[in-house]
Amino acid sequence: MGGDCSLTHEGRSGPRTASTRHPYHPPPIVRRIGTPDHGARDMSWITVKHALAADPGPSVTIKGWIRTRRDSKADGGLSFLAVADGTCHDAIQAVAKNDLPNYESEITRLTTGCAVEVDGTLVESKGKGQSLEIQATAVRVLGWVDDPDTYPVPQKRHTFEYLREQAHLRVRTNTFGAVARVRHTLACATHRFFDERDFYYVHTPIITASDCEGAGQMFRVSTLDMANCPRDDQGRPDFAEDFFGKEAHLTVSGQLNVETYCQALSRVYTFGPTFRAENSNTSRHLAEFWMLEPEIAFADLADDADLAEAYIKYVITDLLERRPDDMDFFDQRIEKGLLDRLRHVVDSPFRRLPYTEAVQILQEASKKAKFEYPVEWGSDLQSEHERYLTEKHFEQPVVLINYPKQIKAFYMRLNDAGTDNAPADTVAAMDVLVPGVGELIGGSQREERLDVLDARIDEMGLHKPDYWWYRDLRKYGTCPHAGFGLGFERLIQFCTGMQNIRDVIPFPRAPKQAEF
RNA sequence: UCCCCGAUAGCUCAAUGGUAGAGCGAGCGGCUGUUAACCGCUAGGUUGUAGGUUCGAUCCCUACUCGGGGAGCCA
Repeated sequence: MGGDCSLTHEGRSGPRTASTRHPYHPPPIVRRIGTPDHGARDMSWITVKHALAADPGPSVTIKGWIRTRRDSKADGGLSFLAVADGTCHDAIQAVAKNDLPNYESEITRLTTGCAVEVDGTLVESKGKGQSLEIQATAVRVLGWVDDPDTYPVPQKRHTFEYLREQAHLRVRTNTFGAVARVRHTLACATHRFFDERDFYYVHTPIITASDCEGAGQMFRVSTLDMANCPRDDQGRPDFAEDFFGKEAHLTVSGQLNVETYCQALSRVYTFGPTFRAENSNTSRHLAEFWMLEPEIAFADLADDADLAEAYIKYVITDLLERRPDDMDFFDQRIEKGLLDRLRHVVDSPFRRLPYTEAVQILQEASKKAKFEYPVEWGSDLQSEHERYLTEKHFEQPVVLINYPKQIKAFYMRLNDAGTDNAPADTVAAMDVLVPGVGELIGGSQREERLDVLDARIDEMGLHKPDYWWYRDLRKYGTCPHAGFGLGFERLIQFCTGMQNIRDVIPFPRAPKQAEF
């Protein structure tokens, strides 16, 4: 069982100290959701985020869900309602007095999870724990919780394992709300980073019929009637009868497609869902995950590593600036020291070293560290080896480059013989390893020489005609280029300290898991 | 897929080969400008499923299902 718990609804509410916690100031337009009409109907409605950042004085309406209700007999009776709308980490405290017409009938019956609208005045709080609160002039209940005794996410600590079974409600907890906001912020930062550097965002296909995307079990996409499937001469399913007239699958990578755009737009990236039908049961794998894949023309492996490092540092910096409330929460409740760790990542250069040197370091280390598996040049590094390098030996992100060609994909560029004094052929591949997560990025310089590419395709027993359009790129104005793939959920894990990848995606898909 | 561990109240766990307890949550009451509050009372469980051993199984055995940790695959 996981030891980490999530406190569903902490009673604490109120704004952080603005000077230290809110260096990022959101724009002041807050009332309208989409249309001017909406704003016209409800001009005083503001989000909790903006209410907490406002000065005392104005009359406002806030709408959200009750996190906690606390009652007091003071002043003849009053209730404290912590109301959250998810726009920021904290709830705002609404104070409802017994002179409200529905005080006895409704307000004192509110429970965690009820949806409410509160009209009132923003005032400085008389109590400790928050500087600002709403003195309510009206509380309207929009939605009750049918039976508080069976409400799945009441005000108490829950394990992440339990909340995974309540995925439709877990985002109401402070942990999963924070994850959702961080995920959004990282996604926005991703687009901003690339846009600022003249990259174009390419929507590569989700469905692919190429069957040449390389490693990984794929999910089949078919409209054939499985109970009454057309057969070919061999008695196998006849995909000529299928929707696409050939076997089709969900993509395992947008790389091959995005390379085509790279060879015209120079700097491109794809960012979208990716599917692997592997029977993987780990805290770092999903059957459906989001992958970021930039591709740069006129670039080599060093450029690729530069890009990866700049990207990671950019999005972390942006995250720390824009989401100090949630990041403080992760630092305090999920991983102690998270903020220091992330600042260290931003402030120090990633350690780059050739695979061949890494093997030497690991072989030396294996005299003391007790590895389960031996380290030898030519075989892929085990998780324990990667973890040792990034968590123990260097204690920072590590970029390993120039791997033996036999353990890497066909499209990776063959290095000159003798690179890094390696005992055999290497390719210009790179893995970015980070503490806690392991492999965050896998990338390479691509093989731009057709004859070398063809030799690799043959060598690996692949069917050359399947790659006709990919090979065309090498026939018509080929150029050096490189790119990488980054697991977006692993990035979120790295930035939040969340230990299980199933807790950083809204609705995780994994073997035997697709309930929601 | 492999190795290890687990499944008992809404949640987290405890327990004896003779049909089960606590904490939290929930409900009610008390106290309080409250804050993961405190005090009292109440409700709530065919002990994951299917078999087997036994006079008798929550406990012992087998299979299955699901969950967790690690490994492989990778991002």
